[in-house]
Amino acid sequence: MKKVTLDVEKLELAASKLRAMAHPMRIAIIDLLTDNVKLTVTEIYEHLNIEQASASHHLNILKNKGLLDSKRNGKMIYYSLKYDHLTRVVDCINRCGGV
Amino acid sequence: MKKVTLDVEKLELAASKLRAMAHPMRIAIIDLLTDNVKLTVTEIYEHLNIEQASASHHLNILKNKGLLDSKRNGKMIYYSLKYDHLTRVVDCINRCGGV
DNA sequence: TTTATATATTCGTTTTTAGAAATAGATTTG
DNA sequence: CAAATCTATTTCTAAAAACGAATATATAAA
Repeated sequence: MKKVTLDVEKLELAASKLRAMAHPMRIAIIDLLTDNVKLTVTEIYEHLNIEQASASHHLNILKNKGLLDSKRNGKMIYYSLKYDHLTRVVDCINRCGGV
Repeated sequence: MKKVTLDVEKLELAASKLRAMAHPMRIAIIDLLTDNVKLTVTEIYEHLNIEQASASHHLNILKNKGLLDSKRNGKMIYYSLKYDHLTRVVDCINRCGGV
């Protein structure tokens, strides 16, 4: 087996996205946005029963890694999944039985 | 939109698996095990050019979360992916463009 | 039983990340 | 412009994860 030169940048990028997703509440947000094309911050935090600041924080993390899109409409901001793949990532992970 | 009761345990479980994967070297390990059904620790750390202890550490994290299988054969231990899904998780993440 | 090889674990240090609380900014309406 | 609403940011503390170095365990062979 040959010693491959790792594409460190690509690995780091993938890792940073997984890290962004690797949080219960952020997975819940992705699930929510899988079922609802776009939602406002208020809809999200009310639905998940968390603080507004907390929702905003998690949404920001996901958006910074390029996993979510956001679009302002008046005083509201709509968030949505940037890639449908995300739904599949969560599905695949959920299919990997218990610990 | 109704206020759903979150399945916290399920979310935590998924998050912990994603967290286990959310590291460049561990993604590299998964990639490696995608291309080679099973490999020993030595093969892995030589291939990835990292310390033995480091490889062992990362392998342990992945195994603890139930993502890898291991099987001793003499003084060697073979590691392998427990689920093919993992390959797809990495693929999906890689398809989510740059940052 | 000693030695060599393969793998795992522990320890101390440094970075990251989470979480809560408070506050700030932006937009619409009166 | 002032008030109300919606969203973002800052700050602080605590917890978690990464990393390197050293060491320990297990199996096989001499």
